[in-house]
Amino acid sequence: MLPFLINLQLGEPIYEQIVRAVKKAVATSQLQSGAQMPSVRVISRELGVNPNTVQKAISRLTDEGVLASHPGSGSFVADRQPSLHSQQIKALQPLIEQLLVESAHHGLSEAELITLIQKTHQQIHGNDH
Amino acid sequence: MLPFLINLQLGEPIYEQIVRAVKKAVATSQLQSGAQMPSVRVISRELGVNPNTVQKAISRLTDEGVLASHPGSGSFVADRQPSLHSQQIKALQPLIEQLLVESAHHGLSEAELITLIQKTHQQIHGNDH
DNA sequence: TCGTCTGTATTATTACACCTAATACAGTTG
DNA sequence: CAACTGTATTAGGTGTAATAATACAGACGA
Repeated sequence: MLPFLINLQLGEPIYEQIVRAVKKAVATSQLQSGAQMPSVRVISRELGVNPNTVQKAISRLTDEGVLASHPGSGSFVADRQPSLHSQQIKALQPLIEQLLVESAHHGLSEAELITLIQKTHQQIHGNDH
Repeated sequence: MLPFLINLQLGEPIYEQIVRAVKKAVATSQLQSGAQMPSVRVISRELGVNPNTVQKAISRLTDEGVLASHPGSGSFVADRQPSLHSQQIKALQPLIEQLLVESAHHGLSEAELITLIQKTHQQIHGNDH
């Protein structure tokens, strides 16, 4: 049993789906700092996917600072590194803009969108917050 | 001069960048319902891009109901078709979830994220709202 | 009616990303 | 030492993105 939830689907690169699944698990504390990740080969076997594909995902996650890899011993969830405020904004801006455009295209008001975001936030983090 | 803003960049399919640029122009009323789009060949020439690439973007936009194409006369911005509420949610849910995960990864609180969204909303729509 | 515009379709070619496969190597651990 | 770990390399197969060169039918103004 993998320590993160994932349902592989067509239409999106597998390694990107793994990256998002791990990020989500970290964001929701299903994976906590210091926790050891299953090995590349184990994840590969569990998902029925080539080890190189998993390796690519792990590589991305270490590049982004989500994981820290130690050859010989394994990969671990890294401590959260608080980024500077300006960097936070730059990283999220394109995503926010896209969400606003799509939201407007579907006829949602800003208030409706925010309500939807708050509901989704609760769903993801569970009711224990 | 094209009726929508676009800065072609590497790393993302050109036709997807065109799709987003047109959607954004429609969302911000820079392109209004009934307005005629420049022809495929004109857009192609202005962007220095192959006509087939532009055609692919136009095709996506008509499929999504943003544009309505009339062979012989041109492509026009379609009337906004209010979708059902449940469909709105389904379409936006993955985007919202991704934004929340990325936001958490950068250490932003839910309140900070919503403030950032509101600021971005004002920037996009200008101060005349 | 004719020429020119419109969207659309087709075929071919090049380039690149994704994925799989099969190894290989060095470091860590029991 | 044996078995695990992350990592690197090479190869092949597949699909998409983008360009290029045409072609055709419908709309429209002169």
